[in-house]
This record gives sequence, C-alpha cells and structure tokens, in this order.
Amino acid sequence: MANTRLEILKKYYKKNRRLPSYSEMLKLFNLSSKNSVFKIVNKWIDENFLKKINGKLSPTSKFFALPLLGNIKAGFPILAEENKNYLTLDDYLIEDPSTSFLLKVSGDSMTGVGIFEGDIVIVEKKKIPTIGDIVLAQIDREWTLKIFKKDRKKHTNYLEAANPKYPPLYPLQELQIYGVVKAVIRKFN
Amino acid sequence: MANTRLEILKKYYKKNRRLPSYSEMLKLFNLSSKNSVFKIVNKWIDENFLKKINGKLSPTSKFFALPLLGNIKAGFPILAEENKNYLTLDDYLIEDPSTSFLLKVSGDSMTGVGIFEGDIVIVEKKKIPTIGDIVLAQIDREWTLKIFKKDRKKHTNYLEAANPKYPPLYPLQELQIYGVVKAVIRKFN
DNA sequence: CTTGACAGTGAACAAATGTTTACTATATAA
DNA sequence: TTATATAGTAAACATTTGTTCACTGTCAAG
Repeated sequence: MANTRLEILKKYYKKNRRLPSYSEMLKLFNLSSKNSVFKIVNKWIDENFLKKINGKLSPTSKFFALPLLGNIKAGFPILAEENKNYLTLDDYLIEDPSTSFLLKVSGDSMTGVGIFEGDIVIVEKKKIPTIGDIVLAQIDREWTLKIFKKDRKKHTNYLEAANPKYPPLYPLQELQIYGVVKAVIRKFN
Repeated sequence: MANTRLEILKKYYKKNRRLPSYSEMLKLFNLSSKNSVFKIVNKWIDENFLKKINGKLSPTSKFFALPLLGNIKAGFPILAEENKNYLTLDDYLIEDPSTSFLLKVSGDSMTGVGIFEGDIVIVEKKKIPTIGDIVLAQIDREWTLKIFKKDRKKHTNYLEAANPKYPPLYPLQELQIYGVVKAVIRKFN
C-alpha cells in the first residue's frame, strides 16, 4: 500500500510532534538512498499532505485531518471515499491557545444545553459576551457557569441556568464575566 | 515578560506545525546571535517545554497543554497558578488517528447521553464493542447511532436509543457494528 | 564598590541537511 | 517487441544546522 509510509510518517509526527529529517525517514521507510525519500516527499507535497515554505518542510492540514462524515440517517454507504470532508480537531476547537483554558464541569445546571457533570468545557478568557453566550462568571463572589442574559426592563445583566429547576440569578452587587464557553467535549469510558 | 517569546514560539508552531530552526528564531525573537537562541532554548528544555532526542528538538506535551481547571462550584479562585492540570486536546481525544473518523450527528435519539443534533462524534473503527458502548451500526441495512446492548434471555445483541420515545431495536437479519463512539464535541456559535 | 548572575553579541566549525545528477531494475502499456 | 513510467540506489556537494568559546553591558545584592 502506498499509504503505509504516510501512515508511518503520521505516527512519527504524532509521537514526536515534528517531521523526521530525510535521513530519519530513510530508516523509517527502510530505504538506502536519501534520494528515494526526496522523491517520496515531493509526491506528498504534490498530493498536499506536506508543503515547503522557503525550503522548510511542514505538514498541511490535510496531513492531520480526520474524515468528517455527514448525516448518518441517510441510508447510503457513509464510509465510501466520496462525500468526505476533513477536519483538524485542534484547529477546529481552539482558536487562541494563549487565552483558552479547559474547565471540568460539575453540577447539573446546564443539562439543557447538553453540558453535564464531568464534561470538559473550552473557555476563552476575557471575551465580552454576547447575549445568550454560555459564560464562566463570578456572581457576588460565587463562581458559576451559566447563560448570559440581559434584562431590558431592569437594564441589568443576569445569569440563567439551562435547567428549569434553577432560578435566574440576578447579581446583588457584582457580575463579572471571566470567559465564554466555545465548546464542550465529553469522553466516554 | 519572559513568557512572551514562548508565546511567539507557540504561535509559530500553531501556524507552521513545526518548530523554527535557531536561525529562524533569531528573526522571530529579534536577536542577532544564534547563541542567544541556543541559551533560550536550553532554558525551555530545562523548564520542560521542549526536549531533545538525539540532538533533535521537539515540543513536549507541556508545550501544547491547556490548563485544566477543576471544580467550578468550589468558591476559591480557580484561575490561580496552583491546582492546575494540563491537557492536550488532540492527545486526549484521539488515540489512533488511522482508525478514527468524525461524524456529524443528526436526530434526537441520543439526547439522553448528551448527544444532540449537530454534534460531532469521534468514532473508532472496527472495535468490538463492550455492552453499553455507544456504537455506529448498521441494523438491517439502516445506519444508526445507538447503545449496544445484550439480551441475556434471547441471546442476541440489540440497540437501544437514549431517548424514551424510541423503542429498542432488535435486528431482524443483521446487526453490524462499524465503530465505537469515543467522544462527543459540540461547538457553540 | 564589587561580585555575580543574567541577557545578549560575534565568530568559528564539525556535522547533518536537502538537493542534484547519473544510473539500475522492474513492471506496465502500446 | 519497444517504450515508458515507477521505485529504488549511489555519490557528490553547497548550505544550513546546532554547538562551543570568548567576550560585553547591565542590574541587583552583599
């Protein structure tokens, strides 16, 4: 299989977080001429798995991307090579690593929007929230994860749970927004 | 700030998916002696942001990791430098990239386990499921995402929705498992 | 005032890198 | 059969790489 070497390369990258040098690929692919590697790499560049910017080799997003399959309800063979889209998880989830952090969720106040106890939430710091955003906030010195809302009559912002059993939270003194929830992830097992 | 350069480096890596060479860092950091870079890099190695394996530089997981903060209910300042854990999303979510793919979910049959319409699910191919796993399966030629169950009395496997409004699915002819759901992700906005 | 740590410069260099050119073997298609 | 594309080898080489050594200026602590 022609793909096998690419798989080896991907595994190498996954493990070492960098591409191997040509000499390293030599060993990796069990070849004995650097020129073989040179040709193979050039083919991958043509196929857009790798690219070269002023002589420096780096992987493209195609290199990392996982196939993203569509609608599961439609009866046709979704695993076919067609109708494939690709997605790189890290790029998809994290816009700005320097202002993002993860937060392990506790409590059941956000079950209505599918955020459960134990889920991990990606929070982007310091963003001014839009009405309706899920925010990490400190309301009267109490930390919480809620929906950011505006009361038009009272001209104040308040927080709302996504679970009918919790009442809306109006700040007595202070409502401070620390970040906006960009995504949730949940791992099974 | 001493961290600024590390931020620059992280951005470079995020963009180019590789570390810059020392000469490239020279420009990146606005320095004029390679030896300066050499020393800076060595400090980062000491601090475990980078590492060197037979002379080859690569980032550690600390380099990528986002801070993972704990229990939000507990009233103390969770954004403090302490009680920090770190997590690398890609590593956390994807064990084997070569057998994993993503699937955009449609339908409301799995809302009970917090999988909603539009969510993206990470599926690992060809795994033999454990009872209770969420599986991507073909039941009587129909594709679906359900919970894998075993009927002890009838000695057959069947599929169960995570939504009371859908009945359990017993295969008339064939139940074929294509993969196991390892994680869900949902992006807001 | 001095000492030492810290941050940076500059030059020199062996080793490794990516690239080029020329050649071989094998299989496939005309 | 004869081409011709594909996959690989081998050697040679300029360029770039990471590293070492010697040096300068600055700032804070003793």
